[in-house]
Amino acid sequence: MGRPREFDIDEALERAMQVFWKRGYEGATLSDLTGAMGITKPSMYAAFGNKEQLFRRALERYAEGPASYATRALEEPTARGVAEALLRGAVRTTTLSEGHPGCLTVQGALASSDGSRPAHDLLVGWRNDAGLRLEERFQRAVDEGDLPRDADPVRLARYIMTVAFGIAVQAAGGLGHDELQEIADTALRSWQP
Amino acid sequence: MGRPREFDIDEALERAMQVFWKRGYEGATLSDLTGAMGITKPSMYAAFGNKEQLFRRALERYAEGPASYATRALEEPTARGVAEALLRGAVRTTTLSEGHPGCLTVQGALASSDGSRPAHDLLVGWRNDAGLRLEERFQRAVDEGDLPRDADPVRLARYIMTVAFGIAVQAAGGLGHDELQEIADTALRSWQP
DNA sequence: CGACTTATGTACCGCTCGGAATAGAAATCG
DNA sequence: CGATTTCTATTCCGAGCGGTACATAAGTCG
Repeated sequence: MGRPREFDIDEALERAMQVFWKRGYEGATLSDLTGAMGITKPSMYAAFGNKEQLFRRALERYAEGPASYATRALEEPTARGVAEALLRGAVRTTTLSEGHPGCLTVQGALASSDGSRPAHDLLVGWRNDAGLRLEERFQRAVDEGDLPRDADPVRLARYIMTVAFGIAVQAAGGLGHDELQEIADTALRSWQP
Repeated sequence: MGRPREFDIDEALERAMQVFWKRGYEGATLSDLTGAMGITKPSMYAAFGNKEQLFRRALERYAEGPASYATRALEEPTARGVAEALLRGAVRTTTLSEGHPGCLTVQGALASSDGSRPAHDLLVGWRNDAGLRLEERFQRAVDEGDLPRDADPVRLARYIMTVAFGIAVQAAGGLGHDELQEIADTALRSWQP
């Protein structure tokens, strides 16, 4: 009971995610955020707690939305297919919008002041988790005989993640979809586990 | 003439560079900077103009110091050697200090507010220039017969730069020198222009 | 020496930051 | 209806931001 919320919390979170994506954690001010969300600061505060928690929620939404390709890629039947899907997804997502090229998990808080340390650590953890899931998937591929017995799943996973992160930086620098896809193809061309 | 400067301007710039390297442009406050430089704000202002110009100078110093490997790598006799030297340099420089892992040109201002747009654009330009120089070097390798006639210098250069940027992100995420070198080796193992 | 020039330290500027107190509005309860 | 609960809007907070005025100190000139 009580007065019903006048804004759509999902829609507001989507807008907040876009702002964090474009500006990074530190670069996104509460004014930027609430302005894009179409609500006032007290409404944001009541609904999400504070800026850090809002960022956490926005990252969750990012993971389930634009970055969901990372999870889906793991379901490809072969390790080669996983790598292809992952890089293809990175290329697509980092060039989804001209307003915020790049990847939220990379440019959200790569270097920052001590005050943004929680956000920084959150993203480091997210990227590491993604890398670990890929390592496990490649290990499974070795176990299944999909990858050669002497292949190193950790090394391969780190390499693919590195290319994906590099693609995010290149996207932030202005490279377009086709140019990035060419890079991904080049990285995969040399796929010889 | 006039009262002589009481601090070493080179030493102060070195310290400022370290702070920008660790915090990024937005994350580095004037207090952080002048504190590390061992001078007061008016002294900084008199010597460098403002924060943005200080950053510009710090970037120049970075290019001539920690990032000079990028220029030296171009002098390697073969394209393969250039790529190796570039990635090896990226690994070394991004793990030089535990205080500021990563690369200043990547994490200095990847995403930021409008106020940091100049710094952002400066870094985008720097990264693009580095990429262009590598493209030219690879083109020369094609002309010289070092690379096959049908090799694509632009594609190769973008790929190597992407791996280097990815290494910077991985370094910022905590990976150490040896792990990063393993990634670089994996990227080079697949060097088949 | 004194005039001049430049660097320094203190103290301060307007502004914006993330956040919160408070009062009123809109719903559900009895 | 009135009491209660929850959201909204206005207003404000202390702190820190990048940047600066000003007086003073430390040198080089004539």
